[in-house]
Amino acid sequence: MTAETDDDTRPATISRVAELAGVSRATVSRVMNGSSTVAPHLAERVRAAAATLNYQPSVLARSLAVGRTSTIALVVPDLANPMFQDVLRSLSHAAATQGHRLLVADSEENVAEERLIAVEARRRCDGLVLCAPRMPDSELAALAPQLAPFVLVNREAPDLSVPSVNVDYAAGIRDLVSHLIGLGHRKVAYLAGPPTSSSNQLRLSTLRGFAAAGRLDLVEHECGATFSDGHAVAGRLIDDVCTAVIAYNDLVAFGALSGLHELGVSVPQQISVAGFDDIPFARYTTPPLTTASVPPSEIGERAWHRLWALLNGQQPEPDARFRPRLVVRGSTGPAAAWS
Amino acid sequence: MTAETDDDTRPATISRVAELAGVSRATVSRVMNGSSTVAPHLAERVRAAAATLNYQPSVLARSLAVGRTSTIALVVPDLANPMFQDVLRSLSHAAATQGHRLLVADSEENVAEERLIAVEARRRCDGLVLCAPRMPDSELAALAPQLAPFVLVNREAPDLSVPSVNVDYAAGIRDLVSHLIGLGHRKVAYLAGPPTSSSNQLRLSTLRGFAAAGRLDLVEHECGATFSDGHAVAGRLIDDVCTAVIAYNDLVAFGALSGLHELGVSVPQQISVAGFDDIPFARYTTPPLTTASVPPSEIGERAWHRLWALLNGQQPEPDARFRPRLVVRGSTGPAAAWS
DNA sequence: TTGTAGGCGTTATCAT
DNA sequence: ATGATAACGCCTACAA
Repeated sequence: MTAETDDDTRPATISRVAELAGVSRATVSRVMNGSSTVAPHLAERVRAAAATLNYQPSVLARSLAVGRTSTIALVVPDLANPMFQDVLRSLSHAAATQGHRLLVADSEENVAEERLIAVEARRRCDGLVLCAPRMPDSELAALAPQLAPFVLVNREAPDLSVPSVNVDYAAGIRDLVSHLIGLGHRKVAYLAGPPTSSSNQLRLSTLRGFAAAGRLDLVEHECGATFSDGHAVAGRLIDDVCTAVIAYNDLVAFGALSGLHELGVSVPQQISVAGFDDIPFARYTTPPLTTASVPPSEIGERAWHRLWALLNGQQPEPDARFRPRLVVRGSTGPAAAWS
Repeated sequence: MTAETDDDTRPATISRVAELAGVSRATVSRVMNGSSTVAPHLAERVRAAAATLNYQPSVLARSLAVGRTSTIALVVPDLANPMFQDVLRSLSHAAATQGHRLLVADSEENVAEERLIAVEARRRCDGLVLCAPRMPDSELAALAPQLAPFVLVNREAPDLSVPSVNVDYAAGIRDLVSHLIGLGHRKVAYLAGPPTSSSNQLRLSTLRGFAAAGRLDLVEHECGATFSDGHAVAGRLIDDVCTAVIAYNDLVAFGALSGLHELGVSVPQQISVAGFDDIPFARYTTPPLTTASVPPSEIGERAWHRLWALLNGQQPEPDARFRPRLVVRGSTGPAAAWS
């Protein structure tokens, strides 16, 4: 005696509630949304029916009807990177305060699929926050129409009028260099990040500017963006006669710190090490890491505000640019004669 | 002369493509889904029309029609915790290999809102991976019907038949204790995590078992789950006469390590420190941290497989239980006379 | 092989 | 204040 007509297993629909309450679907909808005025006794009947059927409106159907999902997407190149984890966290938090959820997509540094991932993620949501430091400008420009409304994090929007939230890497590097020069350092190594990373290029050109101005001797090492990269390059550091190292980011600096430690090189007595980002653990390395602090949680928050403005049809605000704050800790010290 | 009828700004619909191609919507649908056999010349016309209109099927409408979103939700209590970040990353990766996206919701340790967040997140998706270590069993049981299909991470499902992926904390603790006892330690401090955390309770009861058996003297310190918690408790550690410390997790162990360092206590000469989890940085602390390694990336992957099985109507597989692997590094050493 | 028509579960407009 | 009814955009029997 299986009842095919009243299937209790499938989620209740607005129609079943309406039927049980003896009203129209429209009335149920009004009650569920607390909208307009519904006669109290009817509203009560509806609520009772909804309760007994354990009715929950379908988010999907509602989204289709109203034309928005209350969801935004975040696309990052590497979820293992603390920077993006922080952006993720703060973005999720900020969006949640306005009742929005976050869909996360990790392109896993796969530049080829990145565009597909971004487009697909965007299409599930109302908007997008895009972290794509390696994507060529041309490709980004071509994609822009499909991604809108969206905001960029950590990269400039060349011509297109896309709001972006980014970090003044040049200023951060300048502060670090000034700090090191003040400590008497002249020969400085730079552990370069991914060559295609725009933020790496910014760091590098700033450093080269100092070198060109004769203010320091710059030694460049191809490195990467991870702990392992920094760790691996430590050996080459002792071949240099540099007294200080600036790493692409804190992770790389960590790796270098660890590698140098294993090689018996003392920091900062023999060599100073500086990072970039100020990720949470930066203050807890031994020695604690001198770095340029960029507040990733503010980045996520700001990105949300930008996107929220766009979603509401407001004009995109001017780009936000965070100036990193120099944080001097124990990993940098006075330059010493190397040998 | 604004044309209201053919609005180019709004995304193209299947109807407009059908119209332009001179076919029915059904045919367009078939072409877009690569399904069944459509006459080549018609298919070509459809593709051309879709291209000129820049048509992309609405994910939303499609989801409503087919009854699934190809999206799963992850609810975690704290996105700042490396453990959950790893689960997030691996889950995202695993789900992506099967064409599914991940919606992330951070309950931010807010137990009160956690149930609402979980239910709401679940309703946007096809399934849910729930990390809710503090949620009372009763509440979880009450919520289960609304959350299904879902899998639990890092907590048991008492009676309800919900697959769970968890860690054999007792075994991990046993390994750590055996290791310490082997080094001659007798008096051991435990830096307890959040009291309501079920995994903390497991750790604790295992430790108390050793104590009850007379195999070690146990000193319990209320602590927490973060670096700061561990850092703050370091001072109390030197008041004990313990020769070893087991921390609730690696973060706490880090904090303790850092605090002890500042207090001039040398590890492991004066006191041994062990963590739990083996988060990425554990191998890079000074000294590197001895810990019970639980592979968070495997957790996410396994959780996905469980959920995927559920989504396909398969019977839930038996619970997965990862036995942590003891990783001995530099932070533990032979017990020394304290004074 | 192609088209017609109904349904997915809401919301919103417009009568009443 | 309430109820038909038509979107929202797509899929899918079923029919032709």
